[in-house]
Amino acid sequence: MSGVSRESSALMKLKSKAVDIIEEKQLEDLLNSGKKLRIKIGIDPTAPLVHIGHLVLILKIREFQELGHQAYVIVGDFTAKVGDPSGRSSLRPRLSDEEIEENTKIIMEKFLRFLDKNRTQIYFNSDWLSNINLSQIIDLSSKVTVSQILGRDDFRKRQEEGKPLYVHEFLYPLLQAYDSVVIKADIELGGTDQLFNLLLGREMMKSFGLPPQVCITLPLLEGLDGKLKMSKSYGNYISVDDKAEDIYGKIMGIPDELITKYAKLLCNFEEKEIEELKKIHPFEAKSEVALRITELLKGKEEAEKAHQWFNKVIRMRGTPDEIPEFEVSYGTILQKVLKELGVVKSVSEATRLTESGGIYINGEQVKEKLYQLKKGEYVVRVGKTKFIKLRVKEDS
RNA sequence: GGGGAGGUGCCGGAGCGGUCAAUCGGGCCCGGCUGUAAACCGGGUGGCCCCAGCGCCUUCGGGGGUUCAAAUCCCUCCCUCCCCA
Repeated sequence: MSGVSRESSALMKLKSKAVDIIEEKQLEDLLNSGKKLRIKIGIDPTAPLVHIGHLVLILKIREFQELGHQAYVIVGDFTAKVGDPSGRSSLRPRLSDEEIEENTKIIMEKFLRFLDKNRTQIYFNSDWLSNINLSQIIDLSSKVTVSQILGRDDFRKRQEEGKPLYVHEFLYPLLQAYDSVVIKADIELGGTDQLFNLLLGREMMKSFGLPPQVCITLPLLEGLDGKLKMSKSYGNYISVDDKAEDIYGKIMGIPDELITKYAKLLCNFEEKEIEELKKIHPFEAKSEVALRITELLKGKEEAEKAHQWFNKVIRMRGTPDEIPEFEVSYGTILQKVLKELGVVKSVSEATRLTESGGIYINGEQVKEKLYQLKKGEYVVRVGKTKFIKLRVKEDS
């Protein structure tokens, strides 16, 4: 295989999954230049969470790293400190330095599970943003119009919904753009919702006399509900730290239509494989994808276990192999025990569960609102997935 | 500066003196069914009580007040949105 064709297949791979590439020709030239490229990606340190929506980006960065390029992770600590009412919420968490540092540490640990440590550099944008002065800010602001910024989806939405929109928020995209100037990014990656911000970075670099960055956007992954983008605030995410069973199970719960998207974005399925996936039974297809993604996050062994667990417990309504065991005294009320063990939040909840038939002892539905435990050993099932084993002894 | 509309449970959004622990939708949970934790259908969704009662306690931005009784009326403070200047 010649050098040229290898190059182009690399380009093909990098281009795959991307929604926008601005400019494609420029990307090609950069890749052909033989230069070690600076790949920028921004992260938000407000919560120590990495979910599989992020993973789409992370995997793309890794592809660049595999070609020898360098990842520049920019931690948006400056905005986190000032408070950013982003998205739907108008709540502005102001994090302390310690919290940000802690969150960043946790986030990066998760990122580095998938990235090449030696080709990853971390920067905090407060390093340069906290010393910026007013004339620089005004200078930056003069590069964009209000309607450009209002064109951003989340801003416009809030405007339309009559939700507060603060002036300082208009600055954030500018600051993010300025980050690109500082680190002299060659390429910036982001979700499709970031396109505007990425392009602003491009413009900003030009006006600072730098070669503009290439902007690459990747699709946003829909969350478990199948509609909204995966995010913490919607609670529709799969964390990379979820238990293998939960990862597997959550994927089994996504709407069928989403299977191919997950397969493509997270398992790197090619067109051909996607077609195959469409042909087989949705349940089989989903199992396959669930297994792959669980494997990606937790390794083969864990994934295999999760697969078996799902079939046994969810599908067959069986009992899992490992159940936590507890010892209680004779005559205790089951519902109270469940509350004490933290299986349910309140006794009322346990009562409701009992009424709706969601509590079982050794496979028998519990009917009594206050069930007295007798001597012996019991497997208690609460709802679909919670199991505990109780050893009831004679009270002294 | 002027005028108007609002702040209700996880979210959206009713209620506007008792019948309100608060309609409804979403989410979530349980059950049924199944091909799955999909879809669909049914139920539930503040807490407490081994007297489960038409029981008790804590909720409708914060504080105070009127009343036998307030999410609902009054006062005050805080917050948001819209229009005009």
